[in-house]
Amino acid sequence: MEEVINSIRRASELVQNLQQDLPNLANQPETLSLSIDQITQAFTDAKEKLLLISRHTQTSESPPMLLHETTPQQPQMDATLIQEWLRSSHAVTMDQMFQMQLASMAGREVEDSERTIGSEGDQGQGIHASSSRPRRRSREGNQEKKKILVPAPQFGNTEMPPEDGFTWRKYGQKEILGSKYPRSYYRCTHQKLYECQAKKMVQRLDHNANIFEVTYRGKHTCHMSSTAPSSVPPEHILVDITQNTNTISSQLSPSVNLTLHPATATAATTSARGGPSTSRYAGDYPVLDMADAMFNSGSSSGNNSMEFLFSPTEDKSDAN
DNA sequence: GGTATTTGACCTTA
DNA sequence: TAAGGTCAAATACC
Repeated sequence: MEEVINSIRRASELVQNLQQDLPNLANQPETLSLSIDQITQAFTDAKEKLLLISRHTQTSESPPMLLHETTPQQPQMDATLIQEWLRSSHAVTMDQMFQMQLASMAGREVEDSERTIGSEGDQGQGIHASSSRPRRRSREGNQEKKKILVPAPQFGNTEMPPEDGFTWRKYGQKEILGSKYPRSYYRCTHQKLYECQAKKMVQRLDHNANIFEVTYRGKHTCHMSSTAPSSVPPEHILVDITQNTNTISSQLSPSVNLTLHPATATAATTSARGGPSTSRYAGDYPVLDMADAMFNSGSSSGNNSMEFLFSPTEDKSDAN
């Protein structure tokens, strides 16, 4: 466990260094990028060590470990210590670490998901609504599907999964047999404008209401800028549906109770009512904001991530 | 008035 | 035929 703490400590030092050097690095995106890579690597190292510890402590009959859940086998004490330590001595909180870890995981795991879940090239062609209702719904296997688990916010609107960088319009909700919670159906807000066929279904897990299962289908064709989200949504936690839940949970968080900042938990659908969500963290964590902006390169605000990076910090507070 | 959400009905598929 | 997925009218919000 000491190694884990050392890794986190090292990562946090890198964050602090970066934060201090930020004014000097503002015009050096490559150097910035390198620094962020180092930070994410450091956190990833810590996470992997935590995973190892977690697996050692888990017994075969222990239930699937999910976010916000702790089992008697888990080193809860260590997790608490880490959190306390981070709170007391560093500006990086666990939820922010979580964001960064997820961000660093996303790049790798998107590819895995493409291999394991994605089917073939028929992306989003299965559904074409028309006035004459020739509804051609492609069921399982006919369309690329990505299933991920997203931790529910603990504050604010806990009914919605955290924003994923796209704007969605809800078009249906359905009670699902055998499930405690209804499933919500969303499609891309720009479906008509750009004929974007991306859709997603959101449902709480039966055994853990703190986790949303989000299934993405189809691909976004509504990109409007180079900084717009890629065709693959930012994967918070990817789930290979062929794997068991232990794998899923270990990707979520090995042994630490993590909390999401309410600002990250904006409604899944950013509509004209609330306007696009731009705020992410209410606190003063420019580096984390920056990392978030870079890794979750898909804010519905449409802001260019580099603009976000290099805009004056006082402006950023206005955005909050 | 425009846009998003809700919700019952309808359609498709296994 | 049941269940899941979608439509579209009604409603709400800005």
